[in-house]
Amino acid sequence: MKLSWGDYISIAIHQTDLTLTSYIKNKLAPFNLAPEQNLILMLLWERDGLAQNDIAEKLDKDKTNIARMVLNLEKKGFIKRTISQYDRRSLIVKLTQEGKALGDKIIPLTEEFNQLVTKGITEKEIEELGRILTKMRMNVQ
Amino acid sequence: MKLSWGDYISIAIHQTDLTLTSYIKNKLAPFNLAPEQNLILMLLWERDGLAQNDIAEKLDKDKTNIARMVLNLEKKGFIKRTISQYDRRSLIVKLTQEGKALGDKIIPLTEEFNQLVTKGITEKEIEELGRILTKMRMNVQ
DNA sequence: GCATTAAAGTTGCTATAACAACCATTGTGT
DNA sequence: ACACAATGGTTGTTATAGCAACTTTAATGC
Repeated sequence: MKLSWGDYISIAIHQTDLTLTSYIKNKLAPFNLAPEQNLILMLLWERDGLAQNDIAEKLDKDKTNIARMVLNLEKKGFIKRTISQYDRRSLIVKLTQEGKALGDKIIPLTEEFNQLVTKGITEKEIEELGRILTKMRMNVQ
Repeated sequence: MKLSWGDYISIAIHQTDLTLTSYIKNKLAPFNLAPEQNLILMLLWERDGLAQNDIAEKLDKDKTNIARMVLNLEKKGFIKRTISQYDRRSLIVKLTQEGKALGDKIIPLTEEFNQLVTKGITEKEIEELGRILTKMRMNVQ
């Protein structure tokens, strides 16, 4: 059976991701923050002082991207990088005062976003969704 | 209640999309084809002779991206652009012989991919997933 | 302890993705 | 018919995303 364009679930996932990312991008723009930069800060707001490499692993991204995003965050004054005293290859990423303060504004905003996205969808459905998405990732790894 | 990093369903969707896209990217690489370029060709294999603008609407993407992707597809020899005889602003995108032939190789490959992604997931779950993803898109539009 | 590997970052490249500003062409209103 | 608005594409800019190749530093093997 030949599938037509709309039958691929991966395409639906892709399009949904684009729509959601585009929305949050606009919400974050006034704070001079891009979506992926925000993900990095979210990690740091939970636990400050991660190495670039830690961030790359947690976000499951190439280290080159992390390096460039962190560089941008440093240019914007939200974080500061210092060489680790335990391993001089490693760069430790720490929030500045400005970066810490930003969290108080951004975290409520992301929770509002989450509320909006999941409006009319039950807890159970969200859990189910998460379970299926995880299974799909496992399937291709 | 403060949400922690893993609690955002939008992040799970984003990461899943990245994983799936990365997988199919590698599968398509031997054919000199990038994932989004493939989406455009999939549209054309279903219905040849679309205008760039039609493609942008169907893929729900900015017209600038489509212009550049189509330009790349033309450089690769898979499509040819001609000015519409009905509207001289409009560019009609048509498959070349090479582009048509490519479909015979790529379509089975994408169906295999779809099989792999949905392995161990029921038809009903996929439908449910599609329904929820659509709802999420509606929620932010 | 010295050569070989491995690991952490950086630089360069290609491919999305979307916005702003722009050009050419077409449609509309009066 | 002519001014103005709308539409289809292009160019420029910023931000992901990942691969290859490279530098620096650390760990490992004998």
